[in-house]
Parts: sequence; structure tokens; C-alpha cells
Amino acid sequence: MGTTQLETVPEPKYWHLKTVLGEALDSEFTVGEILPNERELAARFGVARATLRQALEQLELEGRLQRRRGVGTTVAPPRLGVDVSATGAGGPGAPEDAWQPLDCALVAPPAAVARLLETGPSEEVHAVRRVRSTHGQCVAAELLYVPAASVPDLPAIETPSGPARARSVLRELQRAGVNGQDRSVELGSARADDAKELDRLPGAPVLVVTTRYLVDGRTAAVSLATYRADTCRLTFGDTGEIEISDDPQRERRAS
Amino acid sequence: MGTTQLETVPEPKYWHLKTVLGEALDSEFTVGEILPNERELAARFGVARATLRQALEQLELEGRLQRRRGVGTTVAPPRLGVDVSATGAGGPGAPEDAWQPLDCALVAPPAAVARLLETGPSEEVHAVRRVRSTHGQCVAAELLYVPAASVPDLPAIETPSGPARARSVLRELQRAGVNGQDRSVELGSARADDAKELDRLPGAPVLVVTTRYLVDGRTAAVSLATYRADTCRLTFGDTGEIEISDDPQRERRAS
DNA sequence: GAGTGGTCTAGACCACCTA
DNA sequence: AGGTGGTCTAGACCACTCA
Repeated sequence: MGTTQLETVPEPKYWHLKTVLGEALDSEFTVGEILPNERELAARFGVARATLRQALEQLELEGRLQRRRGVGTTVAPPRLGVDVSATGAGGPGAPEDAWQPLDCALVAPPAAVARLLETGPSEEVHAVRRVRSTHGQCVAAELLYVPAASVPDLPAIETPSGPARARSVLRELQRAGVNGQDRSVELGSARADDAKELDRLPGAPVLVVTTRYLVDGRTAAVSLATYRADTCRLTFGDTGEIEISDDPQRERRAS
Repeated sequence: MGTTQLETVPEPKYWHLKTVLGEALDSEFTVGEILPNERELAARFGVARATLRQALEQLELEGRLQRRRGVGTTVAPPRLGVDVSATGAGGPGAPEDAWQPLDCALVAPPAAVARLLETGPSEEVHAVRRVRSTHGQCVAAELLYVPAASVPDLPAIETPSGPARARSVLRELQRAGVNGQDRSVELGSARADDAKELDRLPGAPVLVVTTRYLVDGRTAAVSLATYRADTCRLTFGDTGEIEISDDPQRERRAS
């Protein structure tokens, strides 16, 4: 036992920092409050800025902080519970929670999607772009891939693209009689276009929800929806909305 | 339009690197193959090691790489589809996919769990620790919180802890007649103890599945299961198992 | 002991936002 | 224009694995 440290593994600095900062957030800060800037925090804790940033990154990943370039770092509100259960392709959705179709195009789907659709390697399909908003905030961007065979009655060429076309495709898919679906969730990083919709930088962590829409057991469409991982909690149950009833009005630091 | 760069935003180096490396992985590497070490890769691309690491980090987050200290960086296999739908507290589970109880203790649950359980602030509950293995690999670590009130017939003090005690609690919970559940999924980072079970470093990205087990509409237990985000894809549908049928035996570099 | 990835430093410059 | 977070560098040392 001479040279070996006895059972005390030296914790990385950034990990310890994260713990300390996390506790400070609980006790000394309120939601929305602005933290001191990174250079000052680093100096205050006696570490390099890169180390401090590593701790902040983790806290942001856990949804406890929100950082915006040119603005600052703020304390994040608790994650939004977003229902991802049975709301279908054009699901009803509460007034404050809705999908908004943006566009439509004919594209060759990515390989992973083509495999699920069981279409040929370079067969073009309709790609409907939608975004989902909850409580006035954009939380998800989606690409819905619909093979032409799934919407046989779609008018040929009314308008080649745009929201109207997107709505047509959705309507026809609905009419086809979707009667089943299965989903999977995995971690990903936002592509440039998704990042833009979600108001994040490219590469931001996202939860990718892949949905197969079934018509009589056959895959009629596939959707790739990317949810902001920092601000969202995906709920699946029927009574999923477990909101923490905090007093809505909290002290905010006067500026 | 004099000083502004005309529509060409300079892509960050690490982002471009990630793209290049990603394409190389698709075309020039096979699953399990070892990449050159970080210092050499950085030199080869003419960037600092930190920048190269930023690209590798992203690829690891997306499940395309696997890095292990002291060993090296390897090409990761496609993510495992792990079913997270209706397998109950002591669910049946396929032979190759099972939960294994490890331990049991009486603890005061974290605040978030206490809120879901609707127990008092410092009321102690049973905490059962389990790990889940699929295809011989540990993919998840779970803490199941069971209030004493939910398992009234639990023998008082047979053994205070250990796997046997854990199994008793699970059996009694099952007997209580769980008839509902709801789940939520969010991004988190592995705590030290979870990281150990999952063979990852603390702070590794995980998908946290929170499950409420219901008995006649009342919350009887709450489970926090952390799945390795790098290697797992959580599936929810009924026919969720969409496996890419690769040849199971692949060439691995001889050492 | 040699080689790997993980942590950390002290700087620099850039892109973005607000005023 | 000044301040913020985001990117990048060139080094150093540490913890771990394996032969």
C-alpha cells in the first residue's frame, strides 16, 4: 500500500465540477436565470475553460442548462413531456400540440428507410416534412417517407411541392387505412436541416423516433422524427402527462 | 454583398471530419475492425487531436464507433433492438434476453421518484437492482423502487439484502396484480454505479426509461432503467424486431 | 513497458447576439 | 462595439490494457 492510492480513485475535475454546479443549480438558481459567463466560471473554479465547458456540456445534455451563442447560459426548465404514443400520421393532437406540414418532395430515401419500406434501392418516394410544436415551442422535425404505391389516388401533379402538396399526401395516406404502427427510439445527432428547425446547432443530441405505419400488416410509410433531446421527455403511456406542479410564478433575478 | 461570405458558411472542421470518417466507415471498414489511433488519425487529417476527438465523439454518440481506453477505437455493429414494450416487472423474456436481480436495499428514493410514488419526503422504500442482458451483453441497469405498502405480504426479515431478497420483492409485486404501466424515455448520463454495470465510463450517454407500474390505477412501483445509448435502439411496437440479417460470422483482424 | 484513449491547460480566433 | 458561447491548437500528463 505504499504507492497505490487507497481505494480513492481521483475523480475527474469536470465530473466533480458537474456535481458542484448541479447542486448549486438546485439551491441557488431559479429557472431562466443567467449564469456567469464561461471565462468567469472557469476562473472562479480555478480550471481551464475547456474543463469548465466539459461540465456544462454534461449538464446541458441532462437538460439542466441551456446555452446559446452570443447570449449566455441559462437554467433550463424541467423537460417537456411529449406524447409519442398513438397519435397517428395526421393525429388529432391537442390545440397546443400539433404537427405542421411544411413541404413535400420526391426523393430517393436513405438506405435504412428503403430497407423498412421494402422498396427498390433507388425508387423515389414522397417525403413530407413536418415540424411539431408544443406550448409554442418547436420540439421535433420529421421526415415522413410515403411510397407512391401507398397513396394510389393521389392527384398526379397539382402542385409539385409546398404545404398543400404535403397535406394531400397525408390525407391520402390516412385514407389508405393505417391500422397499426411500431416505433423505436434511439440517440442521434441533428443533421444540418433538422438543427435549423429545432433552433440548435448541427450535431446537437436528438432522440430519433422511427415509426412504421402499417396497412394490413404491410409497411405503408416510414417516419423519422427527431426530437430535441435536451428539452424533451418522450412519453408512451396513456396517462403520461406527469407534470410537476410548481408554483408558476417564481422569483427571477432582476437585471 | 461586399464583406459577407456569399452563402458558403464555413463548416466546422470536426463536422466535416465526421462526415469524411463516416463515409470511410461505410466503404472501407468492416464491423469490429480497429481504426488507427487518435494521434495518427489527427496527423493524417492535419488537425489537432482534440478536434479529431470531437469528430470521434459524435460518431460514437451515433453508435458507429466504440472506444475503449487502453485498447483502441473499433467499428461498432448496428445497434441492438431492445424491446421495451409490455414485458412486466418480472416479465417472461426470451431465453437470450432477461433481467437478472442483483440486490435489494431499503433507501429513501430520489425526489423525482418520491413524487411519482406519492410517498413522503423521506419514507424508505425497497430498491431492487437489476441488470438486463441481451445476446450475452449487458445493455441496461435498473433501479426498481417499491414502497412497502405495495408488497404487504413480504416476509419481514428473511435476508436483509442480496438477490434472494430482490426476487422476493419482485414476486410479491407481481402478486399484487400489476395491471397497467406507462413509460417515458429521456436522455441522461450514466451515474458511476450504472456506468460500472454497463462497462462504460461515468457520464456516458444513456437512455433513461422511467416506468410507473399501476395497480388499479394507483402507482405501485417506479423503475428507472438506464440503457446504453450508444449500442441500443429501444423498440416499442409489437413487431419491433427488425434485425438486419447479416452473416453472423465476420472477419476480424487477427492480432 | 509500450500503446491506447481520457483529462487538462492556456492560449487564440471565430460566429453570433444585443445594444 | 463589446460580450457570449463555439471552434481549434499544441502541448502535457494520467489511467487503463495487454503482451
